[in-house]
Amino acid sequence: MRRAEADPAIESRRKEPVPIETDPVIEALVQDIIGKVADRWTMLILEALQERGTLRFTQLGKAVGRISQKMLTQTVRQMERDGLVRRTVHPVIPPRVEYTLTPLGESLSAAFCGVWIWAETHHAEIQRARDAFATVGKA
Amino acid sequence: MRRAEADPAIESRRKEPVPIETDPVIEALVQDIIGKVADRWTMLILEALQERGTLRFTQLGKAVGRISQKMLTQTVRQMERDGLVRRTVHPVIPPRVEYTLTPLGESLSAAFCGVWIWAETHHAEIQRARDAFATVGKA
DNA sequence: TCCAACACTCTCCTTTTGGTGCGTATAAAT
DNA sequence: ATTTATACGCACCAAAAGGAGAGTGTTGGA
Repeated sequence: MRRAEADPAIESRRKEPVPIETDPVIEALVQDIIGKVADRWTMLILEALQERGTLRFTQLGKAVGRISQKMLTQTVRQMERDGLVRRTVHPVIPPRVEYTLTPLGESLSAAFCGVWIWAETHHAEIQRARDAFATVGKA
Repeated sequence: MRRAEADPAIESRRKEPVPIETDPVIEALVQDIIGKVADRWTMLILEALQERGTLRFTQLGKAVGRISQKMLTQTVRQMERDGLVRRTVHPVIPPRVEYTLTPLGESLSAAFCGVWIWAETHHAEIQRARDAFATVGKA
């Protein structure tokens, strides 16, 4: 994926002491967000839009890969609700709908970028761990 | 969660040009990893173990929150397979099993830390987006 | 003698996720 | 007159995720 530098706002907060932050309401909301956002399709769509800017429905589907129309609409709508993407409908025929990341979406994408890079960096290590586990299991 | 500074290895790779990296095998593996790792329970367990170091089965369950035994064992086993946690069985009665992050697990946790902070930082913004969406929807 | 403790496993059940295929609107192109 | 293109919504179905609760093995304590 296209690289995004670590968000300075996030980097500075990494260094701060952990806030008390045990407000259960906030905690629940954060967990809810993580639950929605740490979703396969969300991550893939995020990546596709960050890489290629603005995309129409069908293009987005192709960019993501193996995704059904249903999942695409569903996920993209949820992302719109959460303010991650902007959906622009051009009232023409045939319909033309364009999707772009909002600044909020871009910032999330930057935050996830670290995870993608982690996966790219460590996939061999994981493969080795799996092989080792399988070997021990059989032995 | 406890803060981890951005992994320098990841930060340096952010600045590199995007590798060609269209090897479909690697791509598939990376996507598989993302699929497994970007899972609600995995993230929560990762967080719990990073925060509190070593935990026994039941303690880990409590630290995570609302998780069934089934999901806990299942997820933790997958994480062991992937080399993210080390599982130490003490052959005593009653049984005593301890879970700790491996260095690989720690590095993933650091990568995810950015996403947690993102969620903590932007949850209000998301809430606003949701409210706005709901209002427009009704209008 | 019997229960408690721990870390599970197993079975059964419900919920969620995701796929497939069909329908729709309508202007332009054939 | 018919087809094509686009971005869906909807109904139906299969598969996977996940929860609840019971069972297990062993030993030390009441």
